[in-house]
Amino acid sequence: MDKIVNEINPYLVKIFNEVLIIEENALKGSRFNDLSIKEMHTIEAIGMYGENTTSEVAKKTYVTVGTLTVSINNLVKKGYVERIRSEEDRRVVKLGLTKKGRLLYRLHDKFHRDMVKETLSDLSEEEAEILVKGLRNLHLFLDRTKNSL
Amino acid sequence: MDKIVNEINPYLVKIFNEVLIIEENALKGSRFNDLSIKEMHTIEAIGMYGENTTSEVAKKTYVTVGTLTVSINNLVKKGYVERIRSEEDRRVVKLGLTKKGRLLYRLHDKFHRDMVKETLSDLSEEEAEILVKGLRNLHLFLDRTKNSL
DNA sequence: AAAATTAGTTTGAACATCAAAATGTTTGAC
DNA sequence: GTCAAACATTTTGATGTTCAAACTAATTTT
Repeated sequence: MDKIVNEINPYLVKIFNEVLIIEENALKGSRFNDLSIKEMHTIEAIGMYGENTTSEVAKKTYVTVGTLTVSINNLVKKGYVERIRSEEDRRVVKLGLTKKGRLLYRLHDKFHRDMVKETLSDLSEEEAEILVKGLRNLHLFLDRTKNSL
Repeated sequence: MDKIVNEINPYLVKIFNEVLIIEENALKGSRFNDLSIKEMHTIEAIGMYGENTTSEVAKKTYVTVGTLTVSINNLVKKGYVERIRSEEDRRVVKLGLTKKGRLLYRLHDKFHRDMVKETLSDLSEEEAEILVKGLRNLHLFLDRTKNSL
């Protein structure tokens, strides 16, 4: 047991440390080089269907609504996001992606899917299911930890 | 194949997004609440044996040496890190952890190890090996992507 | 021994973040 | 119906992080 912990731990540490840097660099090398990885994840949280409010996106991205407002100002200025006042409740702002924003969303989604495909490349169906089980355990641990703080 | 990509992708996205937040909150709730998660990872990169230089730690943490110098100033002030001029080459600064820094290092390491243990909790030896294989693939994908930028 | 290189520090500008105050809208109590 | 409370968002001011570039000091090369 300890042996395998010693094997997995460094992979996880390296993966966590590197994935953000790598995504940031992938952005910098693309035509969307006016965005940071944080802005990319904000766009990811806004999603394709313009149904999320400012508060909801702030919650998803773990920042205060004040911080999100500033960030959305920049994303609107850069042409990725638009604000739409809700007609049912005029306090509420729905956030949506522009055409350019949706293009980027799909590109980033493809990056993630390619990453997962590579991860599964030489695994059988049954082995992939086991991987899912492990990731589910990890995810449950994190959620439990989050809620016990 | 597509079905399982659709299953794994959201787990990875959530895990990546949450792990930093959760570690940050775990720190805030501990006796080491004067540190951010970035500072924690700097301490992790400095390591237990005081053999790493400023440049090496900057490279590991993906920041410029200037940024690291500022960060190390704070960690020295807070009592976690000490600078030791190298005697062989007096331009070089070796970074080491104080007693307090080493205590924190071990605590953080335990957090990681507990996380991995939970991930493996209901997996057999063979299943754990399959998980390692998947993580190795993911890690190789990230390294390949990094080097092709 | 002068010039070039290297390791690290300092500085100034840009940006991210939060908490708290401010603005505009809706809901509920009377 | 009106007024107070609650709510969603924005604005503001302070703090912290980051980078690039200028700088200092030590070493290596020529």
